[in-house]
Amino acid sequence: MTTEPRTGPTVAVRRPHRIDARRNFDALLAAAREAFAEKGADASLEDIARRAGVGIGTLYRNFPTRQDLFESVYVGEVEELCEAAADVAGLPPWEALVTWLRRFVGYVATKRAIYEALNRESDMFRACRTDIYAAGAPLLARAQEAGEVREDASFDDVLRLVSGITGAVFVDEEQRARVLGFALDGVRVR
Amino acid sequence: MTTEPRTGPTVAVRRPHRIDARRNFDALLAAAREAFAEKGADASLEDIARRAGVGIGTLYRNFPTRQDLFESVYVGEVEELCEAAADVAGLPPWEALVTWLRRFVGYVATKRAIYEALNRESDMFRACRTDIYAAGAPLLARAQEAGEVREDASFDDVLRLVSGITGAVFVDEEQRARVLGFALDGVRVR
DNA sequence: ACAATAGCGGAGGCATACCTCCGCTTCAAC
DNA sequence: GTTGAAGCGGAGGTATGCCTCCGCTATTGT
Repeated sequence: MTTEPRTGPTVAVRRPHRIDARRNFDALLAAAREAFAEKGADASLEDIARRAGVGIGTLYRNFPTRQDLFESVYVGEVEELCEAAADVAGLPPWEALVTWLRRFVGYVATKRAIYEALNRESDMFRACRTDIYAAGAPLLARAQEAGEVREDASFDDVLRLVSGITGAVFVDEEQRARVLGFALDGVRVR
Repeated sequence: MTTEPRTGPTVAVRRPHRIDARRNFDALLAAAREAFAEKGADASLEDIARRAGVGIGTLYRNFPTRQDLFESVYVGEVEELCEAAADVAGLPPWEALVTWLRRFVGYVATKRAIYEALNRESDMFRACRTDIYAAGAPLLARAQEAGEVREDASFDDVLRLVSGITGAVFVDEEQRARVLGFALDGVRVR
């Protein structure tokens, strides 16, 4: 059930050749990332252009649809998340899983857009989800083989449990961590 | 830690005297309830008026601000939820708590607006939250006294844990129930 | 240095939502 | 019945967002 390394899914958007254009392209991505994190997936495109210091026309030339822009941002975020899975390879099974999941929460918590996207339908999102699973599922499997995690929990279950907590509002990060702890105890073998 | 029965918080909105007006008022509330459930707290007010079959002016006369309308709906929903707590009084401690929490999830799951509101700031929302706590906290306390629930979990923790799962997206209700089960296992004493 | 051309920005047309205002309608008290 | 007033609806002003189009500008290859 291994997947190809990462095909860099079919985004119809390419980094331009001219350097001024490239600068704008990057500024747009950065601004979009910021705006989506802050306001969720339906942040105003004109606001994004404004933040990037470019005209709205430039935004549309680079990203003809909202979806194009959103997916471009999303791919970057997902890549970072998947790379984080490698960082925990050295830890013992349960630690590795929990550490990655905690990183998942901490990482995604402030980024409403990612959270919303996690459950959106689209070839592209499906592809990214596949990558996340490819990164995280082995961590769960290892913990299950070590007898640390209950066998009746699938990776999908765990991810949705955790992302539920990710999406919830807490009074402070301490509470979020505590509650996440409860939830993780629930998937642990007793 | 008991509270006054329920003061019916300060909503500046009253059911009108004239029967045609009353009919419109009720239709608006029903339409709003529906729209908020479907589209979340920022459903279009003109759409709500349309659904109710009244002019937009009528909506504004009855509910001068979006907040007024939203709160009126919200109060109704919260009342139903609190009443559900009485229904489980006869069950053993753990069952009572879990049954009420499950009802909470099933009840709120489809109502995006309620979920969003649960964490909003406003005197009114605070008052409703107090009511929910008054209804649910004793269930937790009872389960803790019976040694069924870990002592380091507050009612607020549990509610946020559960409402996180409420807010998450699942492939089907079966998965939601399973994952909720994991989470509840996490707050149970081992 | 100088085209040729890729890239730029934002004006402006379209859609949608908010909210106010006021002439008309309907109720209900007498 | 009559009539005063409570209630009605929606036109229309304002704001905001989407997206297109096109005259101007900056870059790059020669």
